[in-house]
Amino acid sequence: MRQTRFHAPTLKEDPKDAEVVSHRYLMRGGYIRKVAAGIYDLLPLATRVVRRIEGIIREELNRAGAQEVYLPAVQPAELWQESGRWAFYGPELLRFKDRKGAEFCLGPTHEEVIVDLVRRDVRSWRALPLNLYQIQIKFRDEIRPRAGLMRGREFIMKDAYSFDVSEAAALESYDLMYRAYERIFRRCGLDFRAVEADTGAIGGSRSHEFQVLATSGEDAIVSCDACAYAANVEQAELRRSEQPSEPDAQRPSDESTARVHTPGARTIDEVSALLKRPASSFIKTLIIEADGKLHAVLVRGDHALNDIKLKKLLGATEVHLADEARVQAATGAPVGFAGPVGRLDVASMLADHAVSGMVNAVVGANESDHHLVGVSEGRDFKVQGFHDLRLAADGDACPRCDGTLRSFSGIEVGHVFYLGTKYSQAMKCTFLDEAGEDRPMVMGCYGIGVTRIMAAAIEQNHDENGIVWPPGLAPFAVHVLPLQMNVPEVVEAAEQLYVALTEAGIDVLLDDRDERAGSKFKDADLLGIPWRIAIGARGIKDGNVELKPRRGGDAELVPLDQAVSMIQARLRAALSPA
RNA sequence: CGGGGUGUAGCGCAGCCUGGUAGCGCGCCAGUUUUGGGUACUGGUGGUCGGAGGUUCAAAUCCUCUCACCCCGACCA
Repeated sequence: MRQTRFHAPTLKEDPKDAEVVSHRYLMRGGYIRKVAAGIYDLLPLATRVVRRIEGIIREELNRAGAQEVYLPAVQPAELWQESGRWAFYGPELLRFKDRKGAEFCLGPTHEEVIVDLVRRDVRSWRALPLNLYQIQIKFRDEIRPRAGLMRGREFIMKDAYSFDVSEAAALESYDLMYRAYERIFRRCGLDFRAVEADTGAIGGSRSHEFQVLATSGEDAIVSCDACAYAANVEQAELRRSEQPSEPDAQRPSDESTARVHTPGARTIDEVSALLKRPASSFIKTLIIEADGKLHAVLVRGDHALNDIKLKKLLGATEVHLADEARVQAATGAPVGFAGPVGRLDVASMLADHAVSGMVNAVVGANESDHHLVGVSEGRDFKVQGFHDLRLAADGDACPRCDGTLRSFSGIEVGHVFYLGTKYSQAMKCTFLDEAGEDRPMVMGCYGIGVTRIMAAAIEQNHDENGIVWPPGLAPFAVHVLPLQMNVPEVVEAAEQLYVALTEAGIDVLLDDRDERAGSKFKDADLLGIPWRIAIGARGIKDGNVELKPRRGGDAELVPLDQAVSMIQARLRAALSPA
């Protein structure tokens, strides 16, 4: 491709609304342009990267026995009503009517459509297992799209669905996909971790997320430093500690309760500073509204509530902190002074394991500007039960071994779910088994965020000058820079090299623009093509060109006539399976 | 939805407080110059100042409403 003919409008300055690295470089490099919040054009460069990601996904999924299809973007409401998700899904499901007034939605995911497809024509156990996938634009009307391609409303996703005769067979399909995912992300050149995860709105009972490790990641994950355990913090189990917490071990456990004045101090940090007691000696009393009912939930002051665990425990569909008015009504005090001692107008009071046996703790007094000290669990208040309710944190004990959990932030680029019969039962997707009995198929579903991989790869592979593409994803393999367009020998050598590389089947971008060397170098760094061949007036006099990897490393002078074979060798080495 | 912020040329910004000719840098076009890390200079193109209403002799500037976008919290590939 000749750059004079190639639409890659680069920007010298950072666009103002781009904060994260991938967004900045994708905009500056002329890969993407914004159309609306969370909706982007993919220009030729980004399209090429997407094609490469898709290619890797196709190869690996086909190898694993999955078959590609295209499913509709616009889906009828009836299917969603049948699965029950028309009511369950929130406003991120974009709904609209056609001219006849029939209701539709833009597909945020395709379980309904695929189940409808499979139930129509698959009737026998002989046709199973079946695994169908598609790569398509999805739309989710996200509450807050952000960070460019990392969280758009419209995004390209690969979604696969497996259908099996039994749970055992379905778990085999699951493992097959899990292994395919490992191969896919490895070939994408990503540093990733598969972690145990919550199943969220899709539903199901077993699930792993594939997280790309990056400081800009939105997801918090923990991983054991001793064993293979890794999980999203939302999901991470916590080992119930053997001995009760000792918030203030120096003091006698029979300290009596006292009321202290804590004017204006609402947060644990504020009260902690005021009373000069560590956050771990506090019991945080959260007033939670779950499906309209209020509950008091106690966690230790230095811990955070895991609302997903709470949601599961309560069997609630919607859980959030109660608003100011309801807190006032339930505790008789403004937000920030709730406590477990005395009258609390709530349906139940639950606590995290770590609260069990706490002595001499600090709690809210259910009275404006006051807290209680010297409060002991069991003596001064009782809860309905202790449960695993808090978020895992760095330094917690691993639930599987004696190791310690370490926290990382990650970007979720893939997710595999074991679904069971949730959808097949609701939508009557059944088959006749060998005994002639009608049974629901056992399903799994498997997503990969294609455009998100592009962003995540940049988050993980860049420097201060631009993108450094992993070789598997690069839009071109080689960038040829003739440095002086007015020196015929230079132009001639570049053209010759361009033709030779192209004929060798290598994707090459030739910077034939009439620009100064400096501009070409800057743009080349920004675009991030793995190999750069600079052709200058000095070197070409001796028949040499300069070969340089974008990812660090020194430039080397190589004879023009050997450049193609050297590049071929380098590319082979870079793309061969590690 | 709650909190914070921004809309002025393709991009990045100043001007607004204190109303009176719409500016700067980059890019783009023409030319001279330069030629291995965004060369220097000359000339030029380009703007209903997000939109609507109002106040005023006069509005980018003051007032009201509205839309869009960004950032921080509750959702997800």
